[in-house]
Formats: sequence, structure tokens, C-alpha cells
Amino acid sequence: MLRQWEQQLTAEVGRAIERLYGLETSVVIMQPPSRELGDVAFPVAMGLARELRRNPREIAGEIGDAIDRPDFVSDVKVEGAGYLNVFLRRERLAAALLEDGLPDPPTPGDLDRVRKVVVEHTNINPNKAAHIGHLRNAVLGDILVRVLERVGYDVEVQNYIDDTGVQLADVVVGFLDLERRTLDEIAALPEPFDHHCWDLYAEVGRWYEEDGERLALRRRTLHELESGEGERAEVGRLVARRVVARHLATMDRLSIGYDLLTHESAILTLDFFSTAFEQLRQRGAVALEEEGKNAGCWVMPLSASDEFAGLEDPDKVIVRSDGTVTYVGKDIAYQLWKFGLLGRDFRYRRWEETGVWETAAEGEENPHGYGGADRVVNVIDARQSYLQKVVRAGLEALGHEEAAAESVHFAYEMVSLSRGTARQLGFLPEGDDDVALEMSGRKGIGVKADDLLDRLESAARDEVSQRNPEMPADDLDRLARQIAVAALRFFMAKATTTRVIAFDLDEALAFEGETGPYLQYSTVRVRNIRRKLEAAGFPSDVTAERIESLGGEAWQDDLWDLALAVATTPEAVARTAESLELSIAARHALDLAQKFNAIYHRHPILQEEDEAVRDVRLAAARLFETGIEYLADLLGIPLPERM
RNA sequence: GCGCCGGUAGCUCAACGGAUAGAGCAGCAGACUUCGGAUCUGCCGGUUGAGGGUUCGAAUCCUUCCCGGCGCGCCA
Repeated sequence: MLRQWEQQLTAEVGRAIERLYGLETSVVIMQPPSRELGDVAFPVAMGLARELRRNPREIAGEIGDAIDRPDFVSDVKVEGAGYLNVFLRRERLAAALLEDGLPDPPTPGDLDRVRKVVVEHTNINPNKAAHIGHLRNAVLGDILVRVLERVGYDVEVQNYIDDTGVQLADVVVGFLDLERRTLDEIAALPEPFDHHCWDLYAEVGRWYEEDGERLALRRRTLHELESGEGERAEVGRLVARRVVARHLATMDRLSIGYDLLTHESAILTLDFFSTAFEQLRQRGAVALEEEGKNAGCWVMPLSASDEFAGLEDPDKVIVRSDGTVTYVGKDIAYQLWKFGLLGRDFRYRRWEETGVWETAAEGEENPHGYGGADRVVNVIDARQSYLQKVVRAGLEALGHEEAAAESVHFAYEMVSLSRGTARQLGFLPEGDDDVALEMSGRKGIGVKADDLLDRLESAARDEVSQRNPEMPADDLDRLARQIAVAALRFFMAKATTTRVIAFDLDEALAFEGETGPYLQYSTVRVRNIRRKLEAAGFPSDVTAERIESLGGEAWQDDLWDLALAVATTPEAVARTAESLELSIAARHALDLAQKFNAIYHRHPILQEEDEAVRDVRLAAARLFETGIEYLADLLGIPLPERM
């Protein structure tokens, strides 16, 4: 509704300008800073002033007089330096929103061309517990998936498991050579298995440092992992299995799930790489280096592309001189498969314990049409931009220009630990080292995802039980979980993706201000009001007819401001999807909640005796509920009935 | 050296090229007979890193610098 109105007004203004001055102008539409000034603003007169050599306010006035005023407009005014401001019929928009709810967000312009989008996220090495950096990845990835689905794409979520990599090899070495455990003993280790691995991984790092000779064990293990044969490979499979199961459980606490787990081991076993490599070789995109420092390697020259200008070494090694394949090589093959361009497919099986489908060397043929994307979005931290560029260059070299163009790197910045938190957890010695501390799985520095969630839940439980001493334990637990999820998800979502987060425990555990629980609390308030109305025998809802009949005057500026903000929610979601800046949606939700909370104090409903006033206030509250539900669903934030 | 990201209130961060640069936290002062104080109201706090340019209009675009983070492996 609002969108149509805005489009109609924009067209009217454009036509008026053409009639008056014979000029074709692109008409920019925006929102005035406050409702007193209007609901929709056109700053077009300022631009015309120079061309027409006239006062912008005069021009704006002429345009205002010249436009055909649609019936949803209540007034048109010139404000400020020459803004043409339009006031809408408040009761009309409010009634429409009450009647129909919020519309779907406008669909993206490329939806005819791009239907299926594969989103890859989480991608945690299966050798240790997930930490908060991984949580940023998974939460952003999950919200991205929800947003893309909401605007109309067909989205498939993949979680890549590097089960043949160095990191896993190191933990295998830790179990077999450092702790000297047998396969059965490892299998019998109690949960949380991934937490045990967390410490072991750090320990192995130190153990290598004590004696460099021990690195030979890593090489040997890595080799066995890649070949898939021998005791080390078997231990590797067990460890990866158990750790991934734990990661899935951790993510499940946040309602984050996956359509498909893709295993690197399957990529190796099923010759994905050699297939891709053969294509690269035939296109002349890779060449065997005869001399120089890359002698004996197959390299992909990158010097042709401007993107790589200025590199010290404009070539990327794809196959090492010992014949093993680098990460990029495998990733090019995987990316080709995602687009359905490889000419090969995985086999698939369902992992019964978790219910998730995964790739495998043996199993069913593609049961759900996995892969074959029109666009691929890889949620990977910004440090890997260069690698992602190389993957794109690989697709280009194979002549897949469109796939290269549709290969999107969703780059977010890393999470470090704030000074205070690093010191609090004993990672920073006393002193005024005033830099935030980078997390390091290798050194065991970081905050485990589970530990953070536990702390959040326990803090939430304390808070809730204090307020609701009579609440049964089951309800208490469920609520604490919901609050913890909201706190964490909002914390990750509100930050601009291109900013480094200095994670601070106290800040994350705070439930006041710009937080997920704040959103929940404001929603609970509306729901309480409705419950109380019902208990008092009043209707807990208002009809659109009633609101329309009360007229626009009934909507005071602050009530109306909230209603208008709710009405712009679908556009905010569309902007979120288009820009891939997820904080837009999070901040819009916050904006709604802040507006509602302010109104809550100024405009009581239950005690209000004037029925008309009460109904408008109730309508505003209902609209807020509509808007916050719309956004909470996208952010994955549960909205409890009480808290 | 080259590339990417950041520099805005004491701290953490917002602001589609537009109106008086806004929030949260911290600090201070308050909120009736309270739809639940996880809230709200007010105060304090700014040369938007610096200079030049483009524009009717710049935190935002261009440019030259300065500072910080991260990349530029036969690691992933």
C-alpha cells in the first residue's frame, strides 16, 4: 500500500515537473526527519533551482500546486530549503495495515534470472568446539538465508566440512601420538567431545614446538586422511563425526540448520578435483611451471586480471610439486559443482542421528536436486577475500563468466576479544596492553559457543525467576533459552558486517538497551495489554473500519510515526536483501521497539476511558506487533508471550 | 610495496548525497493511584582523523596524506 502510494506520488511529481518546466528529472523520494514535517519528501526543487535560476521554495510550491493530489494525500507543504513534503491520510494507511497486514517485500529485479541460491555458511573445522567467531558466521549466514527466502529466492543451505585438512590431522595426532589413545578409547570419551578437542588441539601445537620432528606425524596423518585408508583415517572419521555432531547441536540451540553437509573427503574420493583440473588444463588456465620458485607446480596465472594487479607473485599454485592439491583447487571444483558446471555429482546419504543429508563417496543419487545454483553466496570472513577472488578467476578462466559474476563472497569481519574480556578469561596478562585480542583456535584462545550460550541462559534464568518467582522450572528453562538466543542473534545481527567486533562478555550478557531481549520485552508488553483487555472483557483488537472511521486527527504524531515505521518494514527487508547488510533489518526492528516503548508510557490503553483514543492506541500497538513479528521471524528471534 | 576494511560523543556503534549528525552504555537528575523499571523522560557529551576538491547541499562522492586492523604461502 505505502509502496504504491510512494510510486504514484513520485510519478506525479515527475509529470508535474515536465508539464511546468519541460524537464525530465529523476525524482528522489525520502522521509522527512519528523512527522511534523510530513511523511514523504521530495528534495527535487533544490536541484531544479540552479537550472531554472529561481528560488527552490517557489519551485517546490509550484510543483505542489501542480500535482494531481491522490485521495490518500491529506496535505502538501513546502518546508526547509525547498523540500516538497506530503502528508498522508493516516487513518487510510493504518486501516489498510490492520486489514491486510504487511505485504511481502518487493521482489528483487533479478529474480527472473536468479531463482536458486546456494548459501554456504558455518564451515567450522571438525577438530574442536565452535567459538564466537563461528557464531558470527552461522548467525549471519542463517539470517541471510531467511532474508533471501523472504524476498523470493529458492535457497539451499550448505555447510562445508573440511574432514581431510591439517587441523583435523593435528587432533588425530594429539589422540594417537600425544595422548596415545586407541580408537575405542576415543569413541568412549564422554561429551562434550569437542571441548576436549579444543584443549587437545592447543596442546598439540605446543607439542610440535617442543620438537620439530613431530611435524612428520602431521604430514603422515594428513596423507592418510586424504587417501581415506589406515588407522589414522579411521580415527579422523570418528573425530570429525563426533565434533560435527556437536557443532550441529550447538547450532541447533540457535535454530540454525542445514540442507546439506558437503564433505571435502567426498570431493577427493569422487575425483571432483581431477575433473575440474582437466578442464582447467584443457583451457590453458593452468600450466606446469618449469622453473623459478614454483618449479614443478601447476599454477593458475592471475596477472591478466586487474583484480590481482600489484601482487608480488601473480600466480596461484593449484597443484603442489609433490602432487597434492591446494585448498583453492578443491574450492574451484566445489564451486563448479554448486553451479552444476562440473559434470559430476556427489552421492548422498542421510545422517540418521541428526537427520541431515550429507555428501558421501557412496550412497543415493542426488535425492533433492542439490546444487545447480544460479547464484552462490559464500559466507566467509573477510580475510579470505583473496582466495574467493581466485576461485572466481578460476571460473572465469573456464569461460563461466556468468557463474563468476554470480559468485558472491559475503565477507564479514572477524570477532576479537575485548581487552576486558580477554583479561577476565585469563588470556591477557595484567598490564595495559590496549589492543583487542585475536582469537586463535591453535592457541586455544577464544570463547566457546556453548559456554557463551550457557552463560546467557543462566543470566536470563536468574532474571526471569526474579521477576516470576512462581514460574515452573520447565517454562523457566524454555524462556531462558529463548532470551539467550535473542540476545546472541541480535548481538551478531546489529553489527555492520564490515566492522570488527571486539567481543565483550559483559556487553553480550546485558539485556538492556539495544538488545534482543529489549525487542522481546517490548513485544511481551503488547501481549500483556491484550491479555488484560480480554480479562477485563474488552475487545483486544480493533477493526480496520473502526480505525478508518476515526479519521487522521486521531493519530497523534508519535503514534503515527510508529505506524509509518511499521509500514516501511517490507522496504527495509528488501534493502537488506539487496545490500546484504543484515544490520538494516536488525536496526529497523530496534527502531520499532524504541518507538513503541516510548508510546507505551505516553499512551496508556487500559485506563483510557475515551473509546476512540483507546482504539487508536490499541491499533498502534497491534501494528507494532505486526512489524516486530515480521522482522523477528527474519532475525530468528523468538517472541515469548511473557518474560 | 599493492589490495580490502575501519577512523563519528568518555566507551560501543547508527545515519538511501539532503533538513538541528542520532542511539545504546557509562555519568547526573527524574517518572502520577505503575497496561510489569529488561521501560521511559531530561541533562551532560561532536572541528564526523587532517587538508584540498565536486555539489544548491558532504560524515557520506573524488583526491592527497595520517592512524589502526586484515590480506597478498607449494596453510586452510
